[in-house]
Amino acid sequence: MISSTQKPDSKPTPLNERAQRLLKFLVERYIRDGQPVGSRTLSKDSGLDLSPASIRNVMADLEELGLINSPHTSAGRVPTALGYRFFVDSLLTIKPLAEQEILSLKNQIGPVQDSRSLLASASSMLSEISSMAGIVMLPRRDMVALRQVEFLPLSGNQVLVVLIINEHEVQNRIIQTSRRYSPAELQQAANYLNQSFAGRDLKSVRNRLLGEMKQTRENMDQLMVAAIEMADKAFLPAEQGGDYLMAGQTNLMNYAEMSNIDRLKQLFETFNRKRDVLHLLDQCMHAEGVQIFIGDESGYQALDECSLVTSPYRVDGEVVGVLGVIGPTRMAYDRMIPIVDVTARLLGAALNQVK
Amino acid sequence: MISSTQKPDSKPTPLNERAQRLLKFLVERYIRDGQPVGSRTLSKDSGLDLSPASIRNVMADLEELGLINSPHTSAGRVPTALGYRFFVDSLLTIKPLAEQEILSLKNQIGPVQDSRSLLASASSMLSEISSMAGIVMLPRRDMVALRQVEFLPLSGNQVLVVLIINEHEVQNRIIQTSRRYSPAELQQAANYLNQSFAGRDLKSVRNRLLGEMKQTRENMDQLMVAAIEMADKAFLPAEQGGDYLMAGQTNLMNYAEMSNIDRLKQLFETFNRKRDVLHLLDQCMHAEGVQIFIGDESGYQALDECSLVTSPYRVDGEVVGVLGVIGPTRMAYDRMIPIVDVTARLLGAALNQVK
DNA sequence: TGTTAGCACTCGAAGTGGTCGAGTGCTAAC
DNA sequence: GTTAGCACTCGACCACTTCGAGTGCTAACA
Repeated sequence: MISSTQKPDSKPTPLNERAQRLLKFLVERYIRDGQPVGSRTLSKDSGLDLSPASIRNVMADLEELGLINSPHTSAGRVPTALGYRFFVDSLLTIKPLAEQEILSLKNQIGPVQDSRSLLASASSMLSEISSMAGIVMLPRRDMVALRQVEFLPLSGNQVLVVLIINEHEVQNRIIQTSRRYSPAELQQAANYLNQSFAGRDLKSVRNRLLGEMKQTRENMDQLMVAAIEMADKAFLPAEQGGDYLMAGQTNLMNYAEMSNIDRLKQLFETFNRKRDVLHLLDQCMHAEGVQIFIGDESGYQALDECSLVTSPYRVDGEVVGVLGVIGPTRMAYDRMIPIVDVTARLLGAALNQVK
Repeated sequence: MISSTQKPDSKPTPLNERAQRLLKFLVERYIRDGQPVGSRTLSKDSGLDLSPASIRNVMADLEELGLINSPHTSAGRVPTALGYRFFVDSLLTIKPLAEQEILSLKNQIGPVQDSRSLLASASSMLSEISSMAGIVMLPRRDMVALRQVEFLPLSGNQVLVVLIINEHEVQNRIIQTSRRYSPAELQQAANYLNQSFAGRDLKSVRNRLLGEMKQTRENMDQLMVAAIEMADKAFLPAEQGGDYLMAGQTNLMNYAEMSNIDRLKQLFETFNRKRDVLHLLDQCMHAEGVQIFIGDESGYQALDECSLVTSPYRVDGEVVGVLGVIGPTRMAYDRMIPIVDVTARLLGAALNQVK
């Protein structure tokens, strides 16, 4: 379910049982309290029955390995990005959601409605439940199935294309044709396309049409020419993979680490410059299940002290988008991972029904 | 050009010339520096040739009137919301924009394109030029002129309505009809509507159809019934006046007064809850020219330390939307007012061309 | 060899007191 | 009506102290 970008298990870790248990407890405690964790706390609460002094020895080792560090002498220790990574990959115990929680998620996503509102409600649900920012990338247009297409003549050589997708979703685009088509011609071309391709996704429609064109170039009739020209232009993939919905950005202001105005500003500016976020989400499209970016693993400066938990969601077994949450690195991964995972499944199922 | 919600001129102000000049200078200086202004500064720089002591007397009067106050003993004075209001209504001298500035604005709005991008670029231009948040309310759908309407049958009794507006803008809605119509019937209804009503705005189309229905209820043919049912549902005004575009919210983080995380959070949450903002903008629709809300005059707690400068913009002489900027109360009103005013005119003109 | 107790040390948080400067209100003199 | 002068207030700033949490290191212990 979780795919990690690095595999610490591939060679035997130099961490013994005890060090791992301590690290696990330290990370969990830091996630809970947000305060650096000292040796005394660990000695008292970790259940390991070791004196603070021994624990300090272990912590010195962990620090040397780059898994934790201290903000200054004589503060406790805090996990580094690497520490979080190790924690998530090897130490984290995920308790699956209770039946009841899943049901509650399901209710929150809401009754079946049009897909756009489903996505919006998934996004704000993620934000609410996590108290962080929820994000849902819209389905790629070229992955969704075509139901119906209509062409309407506009002035000049322009034609308005109306694509009906998943029964209720509608997309428009205006295309420029090489010559003026009569309403009747447009009607015929639409009929042809509807009969031949309803139910297939846009990308494959386009590919197949181009294929046919090559093969039968000689003996095409008027109708085919019109249909192919139209479809060629109309089904071009949307310029930019997709768009995304986001909710709850303001939640991020609640976290102590985020209260630095400058950092916050940088973050919001990243959200506004959708390109970066989209690119990041795009990477997650191809991952199998839940994926986690910790700190600057995302490669974007602005997400430096943030982590991103994502999962692709599917319609008809085909990945069509990605959703997830963005929050401070010290988020409750054990909760977020199943929540994101389940939400992705629920959203997929709901989208399937709309269809 | 500026309409004020209260009219301090209606009864003779108790402020003599000197007090007014001092208040004006104080507000201007505070807007410039963001620091409380003391009696010494006023004495030195106001050009009034008065000693600090005399000035203190005047300031005591102004404070009693509620126009200024001091954050604490022995800080300088700061304008209150009332003070800003008086300043804006009676003291402000607005220098109209230079020809060159107008031209530069015009260029920034950009070449004629589709209306949606025009609005977006107006919004981000306002934000950029003001270093505050720019806001543009989208045109009310029922005010725009209908070019063409098409009906497409969906499954069951559902019909997809495609409205083409201003040549290139397209809007869809799905309506539920009382019975199933054949494609031919739909085609006929659309033809009828297109012939009779192209060029008129949606509201008047709907009104007129309803009128006709009453008059000729007896002798209506099938076609008319279909057309009227369809149009009745299709041209219903959109549920909520419209939507708005906003740019540059993060600019607001730069102002000292706004650096309070809690206040900022409240503000962003207001932006997210579009309803309030829309309601506020809606009020401005009916005003003549530039309108200014200072501090809590807007009636929204969250906009407490913010001011809003707005102006409606017109297409064909008809008000279709509102634009403006949101910033801290101590914004440079003398610059913002002409900028908002001119932008509204330019946007109107640009929209006219698209049409 | 691993564990623990003890000790000196570091560092930030928080509190204290003192000075400085800007600004005020008030009063008396001009 | 205007001004000079004076006592006062208040926040900003600085130096200083105390306190507690936490550390590293070493020596003693099992």
